[in-house]
Amino acid sequence: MSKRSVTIVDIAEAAGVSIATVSNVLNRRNVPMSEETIRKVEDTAKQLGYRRNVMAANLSRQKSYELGLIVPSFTGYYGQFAEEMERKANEHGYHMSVFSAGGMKPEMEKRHLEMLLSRRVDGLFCHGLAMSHESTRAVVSDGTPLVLFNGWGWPADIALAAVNLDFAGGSLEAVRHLVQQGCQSLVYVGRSKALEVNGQRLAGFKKGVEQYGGDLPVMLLDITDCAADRIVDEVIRSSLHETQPIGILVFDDYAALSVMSAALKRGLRVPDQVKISGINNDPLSTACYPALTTLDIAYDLQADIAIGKMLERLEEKPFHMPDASMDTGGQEIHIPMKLIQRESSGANVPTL
Amino acid sequence: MSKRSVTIVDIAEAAGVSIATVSNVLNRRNVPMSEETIRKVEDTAKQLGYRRNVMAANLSRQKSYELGLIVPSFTGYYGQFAEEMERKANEHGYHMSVFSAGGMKPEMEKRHLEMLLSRRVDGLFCHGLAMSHESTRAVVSDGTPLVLFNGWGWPADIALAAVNLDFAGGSLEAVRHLVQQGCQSLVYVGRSKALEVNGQRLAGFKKGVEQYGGDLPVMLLDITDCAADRIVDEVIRSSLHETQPIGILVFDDYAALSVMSAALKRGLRVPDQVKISGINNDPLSTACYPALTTLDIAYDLQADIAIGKMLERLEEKPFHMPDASMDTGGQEIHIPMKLIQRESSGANVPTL
DNA sequence: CTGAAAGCGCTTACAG
DNA sequence: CTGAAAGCGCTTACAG
Repeated sequence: MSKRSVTIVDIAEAAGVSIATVSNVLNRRNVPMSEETIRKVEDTAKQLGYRRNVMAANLSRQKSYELGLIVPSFTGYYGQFAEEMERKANEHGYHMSVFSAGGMKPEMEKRHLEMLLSRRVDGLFCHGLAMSHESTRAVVSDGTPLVLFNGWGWPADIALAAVNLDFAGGSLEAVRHLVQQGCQSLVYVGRSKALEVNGQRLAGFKKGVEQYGGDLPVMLLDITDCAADRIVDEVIRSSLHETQPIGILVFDDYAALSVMSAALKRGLRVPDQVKISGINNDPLSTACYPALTTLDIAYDLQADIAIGKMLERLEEKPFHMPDASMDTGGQEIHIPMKLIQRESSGANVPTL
Repeated sequence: MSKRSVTIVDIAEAAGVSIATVSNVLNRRNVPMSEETIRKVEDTAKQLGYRRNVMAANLSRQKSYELGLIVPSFTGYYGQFAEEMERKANEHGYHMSVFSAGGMKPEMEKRHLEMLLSRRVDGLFCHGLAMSHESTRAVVSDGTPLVLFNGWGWPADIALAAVNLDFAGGSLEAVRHLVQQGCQSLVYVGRSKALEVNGQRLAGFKKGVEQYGGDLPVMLLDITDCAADRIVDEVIRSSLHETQPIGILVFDDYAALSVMSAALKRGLRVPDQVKISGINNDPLSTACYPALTTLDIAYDLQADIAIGKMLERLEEKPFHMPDASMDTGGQEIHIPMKLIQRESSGANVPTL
């Protein structure tokens, strides 16, 4: 049933020309050709239902036109980013192979990397954090260009660039906002497992406290999956509870929703007594009630720059930053985050 | 900088054997070989840092070991499914190329399909709904095996199988549950743009009303992005408002959260006055307050069967259904959905 | 047990 | 403007 597919040999025979000519016509190079051959070849190609075999073409051209992207997972933040990256790569004639490392599992990451290198991808995009040193060495020694995203403090010679979300700047801004809204104490609820991505937020939070916090009481907490209830209990038991409203910056919108739910469950009024800010501007931040203040992430900007840096290397095209102010000259590029204020919705309190 | 990579020719020379032998050793076929050659080849391969060129191998074998998956989007439901599919394919030695059709855009779907067929993927997994007839014809006429997911009523000769979530059965169950919880009226909030996926839910809802609803008043509504507020307004204005609690089944958890939020905003108590059930068992259904009752989706079961059906065709391996009861004999396979009850959390009412 | 040779489907100088 | 030929890196009968 699976008939051998049509090749340029078939077309050449049917059209009475050489396979070189067929190839020339079908790829419209700068080679001059007669109108008639062009028409003849194109027609028979269409008639025979020809579809180019990309594997063969790539093998011959010594280029795969395939790019690899390894994200920690497909859910939430990274799913959106991956979708954006895929679209952008397509626009430039590349194929993007996306893999999830199953939540930063080094062995999965390694398997995918090996596979990608075996396929001779032209370039690789990796999460700067999840990358093990071993994996990195494999990539680098292979000579495959690498662009990191959300990777801080990597040696400059390893990657073409590190395109990072400015979690620190965003968190700073969030603290400023909470203080401005009258918060009398400040809490950061982080996720230590997220390592540097958490560290950046924390650094921004601390800087914010320093700059805007005066001598407001501060508390640092860590949320391990679903422990939002305990987080809130700790806040309630603490002295912070006496000086309301309490301002809480949470690792991401999902965790922020959990924290808010736990607060509501315990009878706290949001945002009267507790003001919460998430991070990511996930759709859920507006679907919940009250809606969450959050930090918006410019996925497409991040994707634009990551792809741009890669193509700059792969093709000749020099790449110019969409926003000149972002060009720090170094290899680490920071994507700004924007605060989305959503304090409007009324407060909320449980009934029984 | 990008040194030509090591090939089997290099290994052959260094080890003093033929490339055929190198290939034989590296692929451990049933060909008998001397221990010594094996060792020699393996050692030099390692030494030279050889990595097989999959493009070349595949071209030669006339097989790509690549599978294509086209989902409507990477977010929510389909992101999880894609991740599962990818993992499963890897387990069986295949590479899964996942593409998002940007929310069922036919032209994107077509572009991806063309690309996938050009790469000579061994098999294709497509959303049964988004597939245009034109695209389908291209796949079928190419002889590439196709497995549909969430596609109802397709002609049997087009795909190997259609692996569908049993939205109808799940919705039926949800209605039974709402009635059992004492609901005095029933509402279905659908998303008509989702076509058949919505239709299946609606059918299940109606059947549920028939079987368990007695003569309870019923209302059918449609949610266009973010119009949850208006949905709730309509319910409040209707006569349903007089006979509480109202039971609402919503298209998915995200929309269910929006509806719940809108209800809370208007002062309705959940779940006292309004009982809501979502679909998908998304993490957010437990992060919100009150937590949402929902229908769990067995992604990995769906992925198992989809991949199983494909491999049954691609390799010899006969595939046996994980659950014999699901084998309806036909090509349409239904993945059961399980109700997750979360009525426990206390009710909720806005303050001002 | 090992190797010479043909072949996978295309591209790309190069010669005409 | 067109085509013969070499080559991309591997696999696979087949002969020894």
